[in-house]
Order: sequence, then C-alpha cells, then structure tokens
Amino acid sequence: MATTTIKRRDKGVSLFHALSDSTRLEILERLKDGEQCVCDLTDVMKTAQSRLSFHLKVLKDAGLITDRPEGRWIYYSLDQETLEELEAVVESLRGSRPQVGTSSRCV
Amino acid sequence: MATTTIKRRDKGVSLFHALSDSTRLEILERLKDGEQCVCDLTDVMKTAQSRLSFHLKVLKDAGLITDRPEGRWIYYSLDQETLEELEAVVESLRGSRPQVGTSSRCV
DNA sequence: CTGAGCAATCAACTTTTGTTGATCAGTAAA
DNA sequence: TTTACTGATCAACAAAAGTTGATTGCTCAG
Repeated sequence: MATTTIKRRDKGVSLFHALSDSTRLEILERLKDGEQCVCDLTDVMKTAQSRLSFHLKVLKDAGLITDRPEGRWIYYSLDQETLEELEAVVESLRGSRPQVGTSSRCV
Repeated sequence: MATTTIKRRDKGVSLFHALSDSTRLEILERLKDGEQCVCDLTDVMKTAQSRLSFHLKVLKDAGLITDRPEGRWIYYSLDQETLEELEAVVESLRGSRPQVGTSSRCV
C-alpha cells in the first residue's frame, strides 16, 4: 500500500464527498452553461443564500470550481482541470486487472 | 429541470456518497485484483468485522459491488456495469458547453 | 457619507454517517 | 448434535455534515 496510493485515495475521497450532494451536483450542472454569480444561483435554485454559500465552499475547497470577484459579485465556474483529475480517479477504479478466479481460496 | 436530470443526479449522489470514504475506496482497490471474501479483507485491512461489513453494505447498496455466497463465505467483487455508469455520470459533469462569456450580467 | 445589495461567516441546532461491541443465523467439520 | 467459524445486524454512542437565521465586510449608487 504505497504512499502515492493513499494520496490518490484521499484526493478521491475529497472529490467524491464534494459530489455526494444533490444541491452541489445541481450547481455543477448549472455551471456547465458558463459562469454564474451567486445571486443568479440563489434566484434560480430558490434556496437560502447561506446554504448556497456553504455548498459553493465545499465545491471550491475540493477544487471543482473557482471564483472570480467582479465588483460586488462573485462569479463561479467549473474547474476543468479538476474534472479531468476526477475522470482519472474514476478510471483508476476500474483498473484492467483479472476479475475472476484469482481469489486465493479461504481455508 | 427535467425528471431524468433529477434521476441521474440522484444516481450520482448515491454513487459518489459510496465512494466518499477512504475505507470503501480501499476495498474497491483490493477488489480490482479479483473477488475477495470478507475474512480476507478483515485480515489484510486489520479492522473490525462489523465495520467492514457496514462499508461493504454501503458499496453493495450503491451497486458498486456484488456478493456471491459460497459455503460459509461470501465473496465480493466489483460490479463493472456500475463502474461504467459511474464513468458516464462523471463525463456528464464536464459536458461540452460554452465555458466563458456566457453569463448574463448581473444587474 | 449614507444606504442598499452581494456574498462569506458564525453559532446553534438537526440530521446523517460511521464506530464499537454484542448478538444472531447459517454453514460445516468433528 | 455439538462446536467453531463467517458475516450480517443491532443498539448505543461519537463524529461529521448540513441547515437556519443573524451578522459582518465589501462595493457601488445616490
């Protein structure tokens, strides 16, 4: 169990945790159409501002989105690089290893 | 916000939640080498049996692994189909939509 | 400067997850 | 049948995550 394995696993845990919430997935879906300010999201998602802010922070901490302040607004957008990392992590879950008949019998 | 979108999102939430834990990711990694019985996993992961059983259940409920009872052992293995679904969900996060300059200005 | 709007943060609270140790059901060997 | 072993389940507890409403800091318009 190499250190890099652990590290990749931790990266996975934080990404997957950030993605494991319906509100956050909705935010990401909306950001696919381009960057959005919090006010837009609050309007269209009909939810409390502090709640949205909380979820945006989770996504940002995981690196899935980035923010760009402009005047009194803050625009959020997807972080493509992290999404690529995510794909890599997911692909690594499949591996391309033997799938059958390799278990050493339990005695 | 179509119903199918919600449905896909819920599927994502349950998959991502199942993946958002270090112990569970380790289990999946170990299963890449082929099916394993719980006793093997307990031995090698040096953890309480009930704890492992709990995490196996989460993974199984999410459809990520399947079990095959044999005598007094139960062998777990990866569910390739669900892993493919997972890849699809992840790919759908990226979409291939405009990424810049599409935000309607906040007034 | 003052007032209004945007968004982050905080404290208090609720809900959801995860852990632990014990017990239970099923299987198989003696 | 008795005994030992595998693995699921349960109850009690601990920890983490999410919600809510209020407050704060900023920026801009008047």
